Amino acid sequence: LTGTLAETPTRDRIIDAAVKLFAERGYRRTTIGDIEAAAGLSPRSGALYKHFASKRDVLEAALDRHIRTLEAMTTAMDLMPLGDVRAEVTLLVRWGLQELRKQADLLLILQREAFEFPDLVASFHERLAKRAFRDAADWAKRALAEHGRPEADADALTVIVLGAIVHYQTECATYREPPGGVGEERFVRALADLCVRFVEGSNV
Amino acid sequence: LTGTLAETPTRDRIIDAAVKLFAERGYRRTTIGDIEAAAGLSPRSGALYKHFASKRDVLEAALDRHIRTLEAMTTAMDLMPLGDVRAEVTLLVRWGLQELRKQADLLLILQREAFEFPDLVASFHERLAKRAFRDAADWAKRALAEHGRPEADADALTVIVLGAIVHYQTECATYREPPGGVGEERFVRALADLCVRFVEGSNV
Amino acid sequence: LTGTLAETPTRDRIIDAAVKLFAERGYRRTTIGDIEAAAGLSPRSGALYKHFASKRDVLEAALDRHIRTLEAMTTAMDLMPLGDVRAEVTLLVRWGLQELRKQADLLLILQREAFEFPDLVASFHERLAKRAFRDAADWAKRALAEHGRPEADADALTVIVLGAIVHYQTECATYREPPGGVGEERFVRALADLCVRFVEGSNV
Amino acid sequence: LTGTLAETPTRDRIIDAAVKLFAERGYRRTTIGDIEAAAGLSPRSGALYKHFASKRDVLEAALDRHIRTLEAMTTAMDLMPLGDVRAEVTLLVRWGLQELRKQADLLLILQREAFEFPDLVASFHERLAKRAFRDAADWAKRALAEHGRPEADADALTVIVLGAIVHYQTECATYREPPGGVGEERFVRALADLCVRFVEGSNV
DNA sequence: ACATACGGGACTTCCCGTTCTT
DNA sequence: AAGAACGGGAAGTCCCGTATGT
Repeated sequence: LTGTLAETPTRDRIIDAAVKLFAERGYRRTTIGDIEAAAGLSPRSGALYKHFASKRDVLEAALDRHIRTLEAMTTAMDLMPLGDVRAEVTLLVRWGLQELRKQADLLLILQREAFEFPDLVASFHERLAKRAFRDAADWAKRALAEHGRPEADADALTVIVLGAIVHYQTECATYREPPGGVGEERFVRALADLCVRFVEGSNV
Repeated sequence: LTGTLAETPTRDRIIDAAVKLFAERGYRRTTIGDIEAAAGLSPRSGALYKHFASKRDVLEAALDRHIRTLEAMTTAMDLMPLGDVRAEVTLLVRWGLQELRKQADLLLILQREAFEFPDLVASFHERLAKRAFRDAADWAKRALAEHGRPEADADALTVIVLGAIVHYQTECATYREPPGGVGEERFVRALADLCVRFVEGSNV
Repeated sequence: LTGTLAETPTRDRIIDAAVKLFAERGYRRTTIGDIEAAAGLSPRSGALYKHFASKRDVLEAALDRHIRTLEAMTTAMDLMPLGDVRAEVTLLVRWGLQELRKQADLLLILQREAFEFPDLVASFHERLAKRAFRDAADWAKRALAEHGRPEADADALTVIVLGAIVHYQTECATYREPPGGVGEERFVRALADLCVRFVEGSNV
Repeated sequence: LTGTLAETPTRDRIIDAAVKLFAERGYRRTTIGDIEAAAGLSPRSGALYKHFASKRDVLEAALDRHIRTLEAMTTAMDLMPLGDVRAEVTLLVRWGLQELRKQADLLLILQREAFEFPDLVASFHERLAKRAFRDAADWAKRALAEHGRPEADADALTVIVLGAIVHYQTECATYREPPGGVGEERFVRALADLCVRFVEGSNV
């Protein structure tokens, strides 16, 4: 009686629902019943426990699935170099914003529950955030060297640029409007300008 | 028998305790009893309700007191201009990081509980964050104009710089280590470099 | 994993704990939390309310269970007659003291809370105390008639003898020592002497 | 403006009110406000604290005043001997019932709060109850010796008779009706009969 | 997979003892 | 002496995580 197209398995529907709700309301305020309802199960029936041992287990599974997906993913770095600083920075920023937007739910959860699940957060940070930073810093180092500015502090500059990107996206997600009324296009262009002028000097 | 130095009133002790605990554990995980105990009252006695109508009321009072304090404060802008872009940026960044550090507890709470108390967060954002952004953007506009770059997007640049600062501080607070191993000195210098090169061109 | 011997149901554990504590400290001084803790539940968790509607409800259930048990019980009267006044009085007194001792907790509670729960106490008195009095008075009437003393006030004598027994036990329970240093054996013998001499005259 | 007849001092009015209320409702259920109101003070004003340090202090003062009064009192023993056992027993029982009735409030309180104020109760018991027992037992010993029954257990008989008296009064006070429907006259006569027959044999 | 039962945590309310101010 | 303020204890309720029976 089930169609030929496999329906999403209950387990995955539960994870999807949980991530959405955790992001919306926080881990504590989301009840098992909420998750069950959102996953199409009968609320407060305990049906979730057929698939997960506990509430925490749902969160762990969500993170695990997410990390697995990300690790299998192509990053912007794989597309470099483009031979032009402005193009490369623009790509980097756009790709970064887009990634952050796609991962917004998980990132929000991790950020908020950092103190409740320090181990989960630390592991995530270790496996993904640091890798992203390394990739970006490597690219920066190369770009600066190519433009005769090897003495510049590539790591610090990466921290600045990535921080600006992450914060921009966070603000958009939190307040549902771009900070300072600066839309994404202006943000990307300004960031590119800043980087280009830094590596290339006044002769832009 | 009470000394000449007035003891901290219970109401304030409660607010202090609550802010500390909300920041540490989150709003939901902090119980009235925890707050009472930390404020020197008897836990689970309900004594807190002699001073506040509800748990939420405590948070509102904390924000209110905080905002009042901040509004009465001198900002870095009051010390401008210093006549030198590097000096000014350095002052701005240092002062910003310091302020963020002092307000870390409240900011952490606001960020985490943004969805539970949207009105509180919005009001805070309205009354403080936007003002800070305006001040910084005004300064940027003036600085860019003075250096013959009035066409630059001052607002967008401000968003970038402030975002980088806020994010840097957030990361330090969350993971208890500077992002990318970049200490504060390097961070400040790199940000100053970036700004100076942007406004002054390559002849630094 | 649960053994073959059924554990005492929570409801009964609560009643047992409550009776013990009510007797020890009184109804008011015993908190729901105390009862929960003594019944193996988590104190102040409210778990008791899964089994009883209120604190008073626990007391009522205890009385109810107790009365039910007592009503199903064989009394000393069922063993009469023994054909000898001394033997019968001795049996009666011994059995009475023993019963009172077994019911000490409930009786102490009833006595102390008489004014707070007049209806409970009255119902208990009606269903048990009066019945016991009637049984004893009937026996006395018969014994007196058999010994040619039908004119004696059997009811009044029963009030005296039962009163002495009840009070003796009460004192023992309250002060944890027999009144006047008179141990149980001496008490029983003296009471038997008194009764025997009364019904049989000086020719004892 | 105060009349020539000294009004009862507030302190005494408080004690009277407290004893009455403690007996009616028990110590815990009687609030300071209740006592103040009953003493003609404004309830919950704290005016009681002008006269007593605490609630417990009121009870102690009541006991103290009571004991002082009793110790100054003539007892039935001071009227002995009457030269006739029946007369003496009747006097003893009547006087005992009357005393118990006058002291009913205090005795009720002591009995109920025995476990909460063990020291107070013990001290009362020591100073009054034991003395009464000694007096009665001494009288019994003498009466038995005079009637040629020195071998009888005077202490045990005293425990029985006094116990019957105390219990009779307690029942009357608790249920507001004489136990077994036996009025005071019948009770006194039966107790006298019992005693007379015991000391004098069948030739009554 | 559902419905229900059980147990725990925590908020809030009520009430009361005590103190301070007037 | 009165009134208000403060602090503490505890009842009762709500909600939720989890186990169990069906």
